[in-house]
Parts: sequence; C-alpha cells; structure tokens
Amino acid sequence: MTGYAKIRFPSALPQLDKEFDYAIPDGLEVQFGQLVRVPFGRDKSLKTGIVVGTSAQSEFADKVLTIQAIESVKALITNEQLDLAIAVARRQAGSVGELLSQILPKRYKKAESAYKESATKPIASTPASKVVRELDVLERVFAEFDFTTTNGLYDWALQFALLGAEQLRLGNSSLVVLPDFRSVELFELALTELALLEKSIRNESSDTGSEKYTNYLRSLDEVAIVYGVRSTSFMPAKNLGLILLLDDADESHIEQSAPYWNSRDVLLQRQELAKAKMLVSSLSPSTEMLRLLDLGYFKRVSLQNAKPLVRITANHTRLDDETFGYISNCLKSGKPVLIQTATLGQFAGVACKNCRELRKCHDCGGRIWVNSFKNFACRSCKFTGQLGPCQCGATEITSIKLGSSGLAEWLGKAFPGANVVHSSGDEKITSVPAGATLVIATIGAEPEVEGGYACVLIADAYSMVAGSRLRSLEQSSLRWANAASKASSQGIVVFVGLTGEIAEQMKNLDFFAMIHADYLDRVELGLPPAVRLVSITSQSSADLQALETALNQTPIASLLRKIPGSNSQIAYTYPYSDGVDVAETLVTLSASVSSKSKFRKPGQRLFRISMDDASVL
DNA sequence: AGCACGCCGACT
DNA sequence: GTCGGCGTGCTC
Repeated sequence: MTGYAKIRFPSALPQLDKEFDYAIPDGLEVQFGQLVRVPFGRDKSLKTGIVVGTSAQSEFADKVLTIQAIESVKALITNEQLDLAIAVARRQAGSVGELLSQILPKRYKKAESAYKESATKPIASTPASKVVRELDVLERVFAEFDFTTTNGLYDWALQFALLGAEQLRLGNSSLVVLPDFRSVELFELALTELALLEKSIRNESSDTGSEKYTNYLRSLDEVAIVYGVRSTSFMPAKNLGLILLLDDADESHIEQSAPYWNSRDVLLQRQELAKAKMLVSSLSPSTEMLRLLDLGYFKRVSLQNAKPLVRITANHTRLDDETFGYISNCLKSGKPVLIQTATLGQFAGVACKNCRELRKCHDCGGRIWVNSFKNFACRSCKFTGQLGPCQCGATEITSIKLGSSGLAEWLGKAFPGANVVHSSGDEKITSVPAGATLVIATIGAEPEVEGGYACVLIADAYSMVAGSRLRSLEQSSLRWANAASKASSQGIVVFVGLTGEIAEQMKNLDFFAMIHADYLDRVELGLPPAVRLVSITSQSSADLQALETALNQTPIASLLRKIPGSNSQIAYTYPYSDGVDVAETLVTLSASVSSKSKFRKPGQRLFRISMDDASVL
C-alpha cells in the first residue's frame, strides 16, 4: 500500500458529491484525472471514479477499501476542469458530480487506441486582429465588430480566428464558444482561410462519438484553438490564454440540464481561475453584459465601421409603396432579398375598425383572434367569448393578418417572377445561390447568400417587441442584428412596424443604446439582471411548500424577494453578492426536504433549482 | 443508485 | 412469538 487516493464519482446523486478515500495498492501508480475502478456501497460492487488527489493519510483509515484497477491510464480530467466544476456547482446550487458527468467524454476504445499525440506544426503567419492592441492592456473586453462580410467571412469570425492565431504564437490555447452549429461553420470558414484548421479542435454535438472523443483527447495534449458550442466552456485547454464568446444573449448558451449553467457565467469563472483574457462579442449585447460594463468589469471596444442603411416603416400590416418598390427593383435587377419572420404559421389578429388599434385580452393582455369556431379567443390565455368595446368606444372590428406569414405570404404572391425559398427550423437551408431569390426565413434559419442580400426585411419587428416577456427586446434585438449582418455592403435593412424610441435607435442600428436603455429600466425596477432570479420547481406542491417554510426560517430569507409563482414553482430575486449563500442554503434544504418526501420517485429529483432563470417574468 | 438496518402490523 | 412491509441513511 502506497498511500491514499481521493476519488470523486461522476454522478448526479447529491449524497455522493464529495471525495472518497481509497488505498492505492503496491505497484500501482495513480495520477490526477485518471479513471479507476473502486468497490463501493454495501455490496462493494465496482464503480468508476475519478482520481482528484492523493495523500499519505486518511481520516477514514479504518474503512478504506482498495483501488481495484486503473480504467483509463490517460488522465481525462484536468485540475482546471475540476476547479471550474467546483466553482460552477457552488454558484449554481448544483453538484460537482453532475458537472463531472457532463464534462467527462464518452469513451471509445477504438478511438483511444488509434489516438496518438501529434507533433506540433508551425502555424502560418497572420495579420494582427484589429482588437489585439486593446487586449494587450485590457483583461476583459466587450467588442463590437463589423456587420458586413468580406469574401463571405463575417468580421467576428475573422477577428476570433486572428486572435486565436495570435495566442498560438504566444504558445497559448484559446477557447471559442459559439451559440450554434451555423456559427461553428462560419468560424470554420475563417479558420480555413487563415490555414488554422490543423491547429484547431472542434467540439460539436452533431459529430460522432468517436470524433468527439478524439477531439477531447487532442484538447488535453495540444496547444490549439478549441472551438464549438456551449459545452466547449468546460473543455480542456492547454495554457489557456484567451476566451472568446459570441452572442452571449443567445438562449442556446443556456444548458437545459441541472445545474442550468450558461456559457457566459461559466466562462467568467474560468477566466478568473485560469487568469486568461476574455473577449465577448455580439452585434447586440445582452443586458448581463451591460451590467458588467456598467460595473467596469468589462470594457467596451467598438470596432465598427460602416453599418447597412436602414429604413423604418410604422405600419405593421402592410408595406409602404416605396419599400415595395425597392424590393421589386432588387428582384428585377437580379438581387436577393431576405424576409425574416417570427413564424411561418398563420398569425391572425383582430383590430378596431375605428382606431386600428389591436384588440387585447381583458384578462391577460394577449392578442385576440377569431378561432376556427368563429369565436373571439385569446392567444395567450384560455379566454373565449364576447369582446367589449375598444378603448376608443367603437365596437366594430376588422380582422387582420399580422406581420409574419401574412406579410410574407403576401410578398411571395406579389412577386410572382421571383424564386421564393422558405427556410425554417425543420428544413434549414444554409445557403442560397445569388440572384433574384426571395428568401422567407424564420428567426435563426436565415440562409447565407454570396455577397449578401440587397434587402433584409424584418417583417415581425412589431410583434417581436410586443411580447410580454422580460427578455423579448433583448432576444429580438439579437435576431435583428444578426439578420442585418446578412445585408450586402450596399444593402438596406427594413424594419416593418416600429415606432417610438426603438424606431429612433434602429435608424442607425444602435443596438447597444437600445439594450442599455432596457437595462437601466430593469435596474430601476429591480429586475434581472440588476438582481439574480432563482426558481425552484417541483411536481410536489406539498414538498415545495415545506421547502419554502424551511427557507423562511434561514438567515437568507431576508435577502429574497418573492416573485408571484404557482403550485409547482416558487421564485425569488436576490442580490449577486449573496449568490453563494443562497445556493448553499438551497442545496442543504432541498436535500433534507427530499430525503423526507413521500413523493420522491426513483431516479427523478424532487426539486429543479435554477439560480438564473430567464424564463420566469 | 443499491442495499442493509430497523421499527411497526398479520401470521403459523 | 417472527416474518416482512418499505421508510431512512450510508457508502471511503
């Protein structure tokens, strides 16, 4: 026996979320990050654990068992990854074990035996990124790059790749975290252009298991540009020098399983732990980023040159003649037009015949429409029945087709000569040929076209900002900005149905000012992200009540402000400074209530705790 | 997760 | 008297 090993289990069970001591048998050498087989539980059956340390003594010397075998000679988890998992678990009221099980790659024996460390190749010389000077002096930067593309390369992709190359020259890795598969592809175009693909490692959920595993192994050994979707936030990175994050407001950066972390929060922790630099880029910032800028934790660096021209129309039911004529001319002269719509489905509404104002539900303020039984019905709640008079006093109504499909469908019919292409979430078209194509795309499914679109029409601007959710402006803004970036350098962006201050801000595509105003409003109202918002959800309302009662007896009760909830969910806002206390208390209380619950089902957890729930409010 | 320990009702 | 119900708690 040559001392003890500290073992953690990659398991979501909160009871197992600590280090266990095991004796290291003679002749066996263990290393941090290796997987080992250890006897565990009453039946001493073998379980896989991760070595997270060694020691000469153990306070459990009377009950220690012995490591039976080494399962993976190669260390699969780094010290940095464990520290990050601990930090994230603490912040998110989660367990280290569940994060380790998310981080640990699925192993493929064939891929592992085929894998060998590749010799380091020199990298091609590249010009310096236009943000490199700022990054020399600043630790954390929020950068706005150009809207337009050059030779099909998005400015963000080019700058990210140039910064990655710069890090490689310094002997450092960089981590590039992107919102979706589309942006991964776009980033790869830039890597290819700069001959950096060989020095890069991709992490993409659609890759095969063995591809993912091989790439993971490479990221343990090579100094490289490690890039991919949100789980890349936890990937190994040798000599991490720089963290790059794109579009942090995008909802796909939120992990949908416990402990519901998001790329931005994880990377902020990682930046501090690794003492790396960090750059967040987006054409439209998140309100969280505005908070960090207002605190001075991040510095804004705007590197935008020309922006596309903008046209705003106030009417949301039809297009004015000038815009119509413009689209018509684009198509006639063989140039592509993009129409962004919220949904391809029918989207009818009811307006007052007198004042043209949209009729809203008395109960919830949702949109009123005429359903298939020819009754008035609310789109948000269950209301159906009679409609009272409008605010203006008139009772006569007229039914209209709102933005989206109504307008898009009508446009398709209005230009019979054009080649009309539909792209939506299911049948996503990634690119269309240049020419007289009228593309009608749902949000996030906008195809690329060589040279960019002559006209990008945001058809649902009106209904997108009319949403009642806290995040609707922020989400819409990001979608608009990303659609606008698909316009050619001589192109025009048209917003249909925008009025007031937002219309003013969009005249020069000032997404930053628009979101900043939104953030300041939230500070005033004490809403996220000025504060954090925790939600606790459970199928068992009795246990949820028990948790609430217990919570009210703890010292953190005074820090929490209750948000109206339901039988199955309670929610509170709380200050950032008390996050760790709130998380710790919730972990303890939820464990004790769960253990006494009559409701608890095998395998299923009783409480779902989300420390930053963006869907409430 | 498993699995044993343990403290209450129906049985030879 | 004891067989077994599953609620409670531990696993280095």
